[in-house]
Amino acid sequence: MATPQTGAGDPTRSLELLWRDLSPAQSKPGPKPRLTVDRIVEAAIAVADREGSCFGMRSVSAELGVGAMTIYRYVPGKRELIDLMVDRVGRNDGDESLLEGLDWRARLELLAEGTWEVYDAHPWLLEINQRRPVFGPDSMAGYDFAISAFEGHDLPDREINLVITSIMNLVTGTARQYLMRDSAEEAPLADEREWWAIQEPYLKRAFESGRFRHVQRFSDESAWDATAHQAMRYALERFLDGLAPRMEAVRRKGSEA
Amino acid sequence: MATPQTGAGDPTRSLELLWRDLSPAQSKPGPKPRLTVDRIVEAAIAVADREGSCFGMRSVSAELGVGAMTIYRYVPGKRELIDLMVDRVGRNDGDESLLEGLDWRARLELLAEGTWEVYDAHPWLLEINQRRPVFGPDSMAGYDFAISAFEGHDLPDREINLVITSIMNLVTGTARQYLMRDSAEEAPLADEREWWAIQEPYLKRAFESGRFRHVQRFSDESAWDATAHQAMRYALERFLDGLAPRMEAVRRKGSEA
DNA sequence: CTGAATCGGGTACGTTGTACCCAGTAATAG
DNA sequence: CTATTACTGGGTACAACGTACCCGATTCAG
Repeated sequence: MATPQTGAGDPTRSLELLWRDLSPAQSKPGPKPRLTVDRIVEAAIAVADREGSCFGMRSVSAELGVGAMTIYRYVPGKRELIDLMVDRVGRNDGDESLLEGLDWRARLELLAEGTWEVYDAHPWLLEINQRRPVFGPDSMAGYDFAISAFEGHDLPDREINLVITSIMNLVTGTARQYLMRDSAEEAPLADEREWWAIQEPYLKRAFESGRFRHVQRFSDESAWDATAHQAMRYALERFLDGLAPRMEAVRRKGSEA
Repeated sequence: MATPQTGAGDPTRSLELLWRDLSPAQSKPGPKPRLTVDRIVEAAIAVADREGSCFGMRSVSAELGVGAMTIYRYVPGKRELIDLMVDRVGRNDGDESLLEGLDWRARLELLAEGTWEVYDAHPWLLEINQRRPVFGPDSMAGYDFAISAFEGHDLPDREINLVITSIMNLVTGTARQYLMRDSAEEAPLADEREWWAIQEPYLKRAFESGRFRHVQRFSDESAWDATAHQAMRYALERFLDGLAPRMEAVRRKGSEA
């Protein structure tokens, strides 16, 4: 397991756990379990928030105060645990009625901002390589919520999916570029300013070679001072500008939004 | 080193190697080096193309037919090697004159398609977590190329950067979702159809609960049959649609493109 | 030739995920 | 009650990883 991944383990095991029956278990022989899958997932999320995506299974065990191998009684392996974590952080207890008064554009902006906030709270999510989408209850609810933003418009289902995917990718892409944090195991990284100070002598020499005339023209420092969130908003706004005429064209008669 | 990263090692060492002086070395005591940094980087890329992003340093050594530790004479560590690989695969020997007859939109589409092709050829790139952008000669040339697409327009420098970043993130985001491949170390993954067949019973039961009414409405299979490339193109086209009025507004007088 | 610097290779260490074994516990059957 | 049985938590151990370190061989300057 070199790189943390979702959808890389045994999908059946992951799905079984994601959609597991939560009704109280009937009585069985043997000691009562000390842990639950939920507690493990939440502990793992807490550890990942602290240590980054390369959290270790031993850290999760330690967080729960149990032996290293104990959590394997509840979860088949790290990959499946990550599947559970990813679904869990996507949980949104927000009220769907929040969308009521909003038009499609405000709704999609809300969707993007919500996703952004999740990444901001759990930057390790950005380092996870999703092989195949594993749908659990929470991510399914998020997807359902996203589709509901298109109510009152007759955009074809296929295009609705394309729009949702586009927005997600746009948010994820921007977040990945800006939001990755130091993980505990690594030496702390230089901050933005320090980083450019390190590169500067090399870039300066490169510019002097004359090979990069267009970049060279960007002398003004303000060309680079966009924040992460501004970059995301810019991409989103242009995308929605481009979507607008199509949405207007399919607005259902009698719908004011 | 749990997850492969760029910009996580010692940046000075990476930069030193990226911008290293290629003039023939003066004579030194000791045996002639059997390898070069370039050969190592190319071997590492070949291995990663084959084995995925979780390639091992030992595989790179084996590819070159040398001992496991030998490459450490040339490269300080894996993280710095990845910095070199990332810069290298971005190399583009395409002629800048290709842009001559094209308008801004065609140029940006070309930029996106070019990036897409790189990901298609080297999917391990998508699994690399870039902490900070490490600029080398090749990525700098790509950036220079990107800026050149805005010639003939007076878009503010800051917005040019936002547009380039947006397009890159959009392409990367979509590619990440679709283009990740099986790596050698993992069991081969189910293909698309097989994957949904695995999830189907769980999703079916979920729909029966009535919690996901909007998703449920998407009964038609054609809602999901967009290919990876189509998804990228859709996001790109909407973004460019939204950018168009701004580009027209700043078109320089006397420029036909 | 001598001394010094550099090369390649082998050994070994710490960390990772996790397979496996064993002792202890609690519900059930008689 | 006791015996059986299923299940628990914990400890040990292994393979793979990146890489620190050492040593003998090699080739330069003087």
